Amino acid sequence: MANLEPRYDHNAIEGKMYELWEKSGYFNPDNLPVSRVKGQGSRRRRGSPRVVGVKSFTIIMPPPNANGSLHVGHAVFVTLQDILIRFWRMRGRKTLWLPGADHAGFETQVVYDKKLDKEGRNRYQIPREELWREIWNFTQESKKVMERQLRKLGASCDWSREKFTLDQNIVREAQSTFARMHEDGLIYRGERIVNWCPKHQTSLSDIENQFREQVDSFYYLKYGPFTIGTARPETKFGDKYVVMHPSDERYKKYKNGEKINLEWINGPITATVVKDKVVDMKFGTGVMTITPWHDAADFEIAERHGLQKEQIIDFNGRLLPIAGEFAGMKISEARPKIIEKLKAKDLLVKVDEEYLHNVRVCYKCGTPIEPQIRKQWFVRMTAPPHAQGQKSKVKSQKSGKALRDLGIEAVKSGKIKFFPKNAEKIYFHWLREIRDWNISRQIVWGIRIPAWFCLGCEETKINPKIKSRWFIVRHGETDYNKQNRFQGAIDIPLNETGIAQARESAKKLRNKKIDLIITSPLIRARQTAEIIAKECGAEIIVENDIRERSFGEWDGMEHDEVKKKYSAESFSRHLDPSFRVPGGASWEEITTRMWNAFQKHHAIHRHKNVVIVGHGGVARTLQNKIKGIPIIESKLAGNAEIWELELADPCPKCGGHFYEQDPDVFDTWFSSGQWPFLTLGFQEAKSSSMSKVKSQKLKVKSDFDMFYPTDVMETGHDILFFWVARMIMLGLYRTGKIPFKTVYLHGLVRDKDRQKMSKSKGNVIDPLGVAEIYGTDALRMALVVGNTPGSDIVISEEKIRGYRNFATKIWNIARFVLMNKPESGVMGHRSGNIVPTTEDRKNLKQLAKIKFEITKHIEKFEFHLASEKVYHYIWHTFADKIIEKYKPRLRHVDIQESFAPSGRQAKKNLADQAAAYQTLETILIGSLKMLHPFMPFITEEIYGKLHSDGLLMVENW
RNA sequence: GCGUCCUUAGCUCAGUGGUAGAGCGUCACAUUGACAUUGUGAAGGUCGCAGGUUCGAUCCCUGCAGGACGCACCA
Repeated sequence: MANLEPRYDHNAIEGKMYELWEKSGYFNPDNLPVSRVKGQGSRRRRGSPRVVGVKSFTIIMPPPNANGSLHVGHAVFVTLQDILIRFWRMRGRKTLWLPGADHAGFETQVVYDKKLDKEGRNRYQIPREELWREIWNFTQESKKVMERQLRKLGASCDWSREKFTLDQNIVREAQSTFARMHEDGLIYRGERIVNWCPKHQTSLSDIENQFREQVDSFYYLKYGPFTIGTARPETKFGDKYVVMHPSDERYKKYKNGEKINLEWINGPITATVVKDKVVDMKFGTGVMTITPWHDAADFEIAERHGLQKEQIIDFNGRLLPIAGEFAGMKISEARPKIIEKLKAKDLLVKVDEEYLHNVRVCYKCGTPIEPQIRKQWFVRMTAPPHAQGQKSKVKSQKSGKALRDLGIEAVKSGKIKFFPKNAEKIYFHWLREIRDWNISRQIVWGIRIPAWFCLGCEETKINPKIKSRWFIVRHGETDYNKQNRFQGAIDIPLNETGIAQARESAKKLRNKKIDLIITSPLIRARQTAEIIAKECGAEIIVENDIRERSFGEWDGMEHDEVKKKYSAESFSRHLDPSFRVPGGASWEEITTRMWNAFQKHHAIHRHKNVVIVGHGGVARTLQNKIKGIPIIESKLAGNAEIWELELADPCPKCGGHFYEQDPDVFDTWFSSGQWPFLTLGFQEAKSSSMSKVKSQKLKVKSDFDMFYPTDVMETGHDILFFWVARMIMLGLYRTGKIPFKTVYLHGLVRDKDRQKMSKSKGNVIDPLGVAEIYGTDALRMALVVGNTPGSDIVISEEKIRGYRNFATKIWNIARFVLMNKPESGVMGHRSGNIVPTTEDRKNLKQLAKIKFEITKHIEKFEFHLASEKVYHYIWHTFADKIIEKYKPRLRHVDIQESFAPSGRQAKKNLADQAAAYQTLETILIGSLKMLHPFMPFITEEIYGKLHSDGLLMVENW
């Protein structure tokens, strides 16, 4: 039995210890012994028999965002969850803690945008696939860092089951939830008002906004016979409805629908009176004009009354042509100028400069949200589909209940319990007021929405079977391109840039399993085709009918030359469908020629992946024919630019084969909201017996059966709505079962002055840094003692240091006990013959009582009480009282030497010494067990010194 | 506006229907001990204010004051 080193060196122990645990395989519930019977194997020495197996205990780890390193908030969840996991593992449950990482769509996009910004780049310049790849690599790196950090914090999670939100099967299943919900009418695509962040160029959900209180000017404007109030004069250009409460006596004489001619910012308009009871008669003048495109409330009024909606501000936050002379200006620039003009026109009645109101801002960058109307996907939260007058196709949901009601009932019925309990009230309050959830995000980083639109008629198909892909590629650059010359029928080869461009495109097409390349006969196209063919190994067909349009006399001329020689006017007509340059062809003729050729090949090669190498004219023609875009509005493809078309079964509405996928991605929370069942490999029960047999063979299937519903969802209260509520609703919707039985919410970590931690304040505690200095065990204790559910956690370096001292204390207790172990010979001849004294029995009884209390505390999620109790017992009872009291008994040997008692007395002393030691060792082991979930490293290390062949981690609690 | 919570020692926070606890800090003494420190002890609180219920309230109820947070379409 080795004695302990004089000091506990956490840095020397922790890494090795984690490795030992991980190697043992016990993080994986499948490796936990099914029954650990006394005496079985050398590992077990003490403890009672027990049977493990049927009952599981599961926590799905809230997946940290794979875009940075862990902060102290992560350390909180690791500590609390690891306490539960280690506790229940020791109590014999089949315990699974499933780790993961979140791609964190928008958040990561924001982080990456900042990185790009530093490098002088921005995401709008980078092709989608390239940007995706970059961010992918970035998140994979972050993920590795994060995994290392979780290990450092002692997380005893099952790495063999680790998941990433972008794992293929996770993505597939998340998308299939979307498909099911769409079928069930719980997801719809609508032209609705959304929260648009002009900086991030994406819409956001209602909870991804914050309200910022600010003082602005509030303007009273003369609007015909009325005075209206507004804080946003720049939106007022299109206001042609004036709204008032139907029972407002002041405006009794105006009838609903009445037209009034009046002078407005940019001239005379006709306004229509609308009566609606949302108007607050007490606010301002009780009359308002509305801007349905840029205000959610106004939008709803417009919907109710069937009013027109007009966009005033573009997606970059600049005024549109409707603003007349102000068009193109940013809001901040335009506002004072508009006011000036209103003043000049005598339309400004008065200004209240002290108007205090709440402005909705982007929660990431603080930019004011600009409500905009966009066609997006929404999750229907409230009414079941049939109540919306939509044909119900509900199959999977027996109940057909609204998601919101599923969420409310699960908690109301007590199936899901919250700690702290009052979180339930907050949860209900939010759900009662919930609105439909916009899940479309206009960013690259995320799970692509599995919706395709028919290019012919915009018909939507969810998850269609894409049978093949066609890639329309323009040739690379020629000298004529560079010189801005019409090239038409003139046969010019690629220049060096053109060759490089063609190679770039070829690289992108390399992995697309290209079967066939069809090219125009002109040399610039053929060269491009050959470069692609070399890379993709596909056969080339030359198709004469997709050669470029001839511009007749213009061919070979520079654009400016044409303008000079003919006229700017005729030059500008070169996109008119019927216009023809003498000796050339019109767009109409070209379109027919190319489309016929295209259709001919389509009929034959539809099921192949095809590259069509042509000219600007091909791209224009196909945009016109496939998407219905007039030639004049069609976009000229760049040199060697690729346009991807996806081919599926013919559209039931228009017969078209061509589809394009929605470019948007899901709100991250749509996929993380499915996390519990996605990570456990949920698969819908298939009706055919074939697939049943198949799925039974899959380990993932049994994971779902074994571990779902999970036991505890432990996370921060700040994501109650973002995450917890969505998991409950989506879990119930998809699996018919609650995703977890208990929700435990922890608070925000603050410094010792109750300040929020932030980098700018410089009060951030780096969990890994302090773990390095004081040990992970000390950090964990500091995070759990005094941490009541739901309320904020106060932590300071002093507190952590205090628990480092505690670790030292335990180490010394163990050192002391081991130091006093009687020599093996003495013990040996006495073993089995030790008679505990009354004092021993009293102390052991007390240990049992404390252990009972701690068990109850953990079961009731009272970690702050359990940890404090174990701390006090070990330090102030075991060390200060019991050990002090036992010292004389352990020193009988010394007494024997100095006073040479009789043989009988010596024997009696030795027996008492052995009993004293035995008691202390029992209390020590009991203490180590109780403390293990909180301070796993030091307890395991000491336990190892006592029992070199067993792991405390799987000892019987 | 709606909702949730908090107010207890100098600081940060636990806690209980029966005249209050911890950590840190302060003070005194002891200790080189198993202890890169620790032990023993002390000082320090009409448990936000005012009512009510109760034999008894810091705890339950009502009101008020202050604070924190969440939600929200007042133009």
